[in-house]
Amino acid sequence: MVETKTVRVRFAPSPTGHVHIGNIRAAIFNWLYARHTGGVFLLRVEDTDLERSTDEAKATLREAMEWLRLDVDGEVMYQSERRAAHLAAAGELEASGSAYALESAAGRGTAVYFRIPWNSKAYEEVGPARLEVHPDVPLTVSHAGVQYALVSKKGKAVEASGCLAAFKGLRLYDADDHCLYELASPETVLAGKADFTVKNVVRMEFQRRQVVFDDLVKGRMSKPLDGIKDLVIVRSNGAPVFHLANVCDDVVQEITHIIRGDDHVENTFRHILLLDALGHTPPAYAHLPMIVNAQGKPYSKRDGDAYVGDFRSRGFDPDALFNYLTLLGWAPGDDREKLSREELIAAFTLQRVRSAPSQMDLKKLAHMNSQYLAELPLETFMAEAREALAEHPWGRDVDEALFKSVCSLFQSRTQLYSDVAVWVYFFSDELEYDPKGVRKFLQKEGVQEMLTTLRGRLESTPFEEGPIEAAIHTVENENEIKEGKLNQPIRVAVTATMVGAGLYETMVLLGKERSLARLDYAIENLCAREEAQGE
RNA sequence: GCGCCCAUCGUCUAUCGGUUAGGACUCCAGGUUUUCAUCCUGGCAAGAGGGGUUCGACUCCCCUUGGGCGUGCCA
Repeated sequence: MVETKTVRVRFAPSPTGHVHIGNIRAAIFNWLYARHTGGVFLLRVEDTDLERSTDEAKATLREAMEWLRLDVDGEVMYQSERRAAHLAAAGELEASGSAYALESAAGRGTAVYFRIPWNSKAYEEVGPARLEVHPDVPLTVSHAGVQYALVSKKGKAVEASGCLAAFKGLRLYDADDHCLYELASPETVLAGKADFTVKNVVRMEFQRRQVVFDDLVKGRMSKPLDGIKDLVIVRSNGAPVFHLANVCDDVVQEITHIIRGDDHVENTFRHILLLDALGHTPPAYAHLPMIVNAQGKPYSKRDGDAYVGDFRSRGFDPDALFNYLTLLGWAPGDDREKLSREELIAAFTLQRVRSAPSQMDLKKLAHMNSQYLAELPLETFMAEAREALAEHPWGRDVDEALFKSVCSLFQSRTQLYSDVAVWVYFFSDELEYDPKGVRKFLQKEGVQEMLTTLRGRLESTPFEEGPIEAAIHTVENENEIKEGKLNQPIRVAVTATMVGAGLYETMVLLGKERSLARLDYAIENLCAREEAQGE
């Protein structure tokens, strides 16, 4: 019987005042994984010395999570409060020789660097490697790494550098194939007792090694060590750097699975080494594909829909957005798309996450949104619609009974909450008539007369659907036109638009007084055919 | 430049060597409807290119092309 550790995952955003859509997707996947495995979903606010990490920014973060119903387990960790622990870890590394202080060439002071370890369980031998080096640039070997210049296609020198550990068995050759330097054992160099600057090097040879890890979504990942440099873990101003803080906090929170965006892949190679040097076993990693915009580019503020708040204010339902976001880079494997929270939790696995970036399709999101809105309890729909309505001056102080009736009439035909803008004709008399509708339906031969007749009849008609319909049909029959033909002209007259719910119901809701007043207005001011200009 | 990764309809995706390559959104046509929406029916639409491996490749390998990410004393 294998005992499996409880899954512990975390969402570790830095609060900036906005919650990026790619970020919240990472939160969602972490949450789903925790709920699927019966694990723990933690929140760690990475608010280290950023002017942007204001209380307001933190509140925005929590609101976004609450809105999407991403409930957090346990205490929230604030990274800014962990500074002492981070610095202690740096001290520990320095004491064990895994880190060193280095003066900045730019005069910024002394920073602490993590030294990519000479040996690690995460290393894998690749084999002998050789690099062409530009002879005009002196090559230096020191405990802080190797600095050299490669030769570009055009023969120019291209500055490069790597950690010392990358160059196991390093040998430097000149143009005459003489070996100018050999790094037999690294001890003296590592101790900082021997630095070398070698001139006229044309070729370097060494045993290439690489860092490897198995990503739960991307599979086996590897990166040559010569592409990795020692990294700053404590700035010259004394502030711990992201890499250190992030790694230390993951250890303290006992994170078992790190599920984050693809943009962190390169960091992972280094974090694994940091963890190793700190004496900890790295957790499992899963890197999620990036979400890109309609142009296939990464989302930025300029795209408009980059933040969770944008979707909320544009009238999307949180469950619809949640559902849609799960489908970006993941699919249950069958043809289901609209899935409840429970279904998502049951179906979610990291194995089914894809690793290619995916584009947002706002139309598909909107379609899904309309499905969610249609299924909402009327009370819920009303509450959200009321907020959206309040965005408009005419929507702030509406008649309750009328509002409820309009909601039940329109819920099934609302795609976004912001669509409530079209309800204006129920709540205001300041209407903008659709010019096309006026031209097409009101300014037609005989319409003015028929509407006048109808208006007279309606005066004495009980204002209910049946009688209204009957009255309209009577006028249509008297004028020998098809039943229903008069509906659109009436609709334009009383609602100023060409589309909407059923006309009779609409008129009932508007009431007799209002309906008749609008018919009067239309008959007097809109039906007159305007003289054709030009043509 | 170098390194890491990715590649199925316009978009999101299914397929884990043998399928008429399926579904969804969009779009188009038709039906239902007093208009619109919903709903129903049907349609358009895909394995980037080139080499291998194999009896057989969208699926495995290599190259090319394209794209993303990284290459900070940002996170």
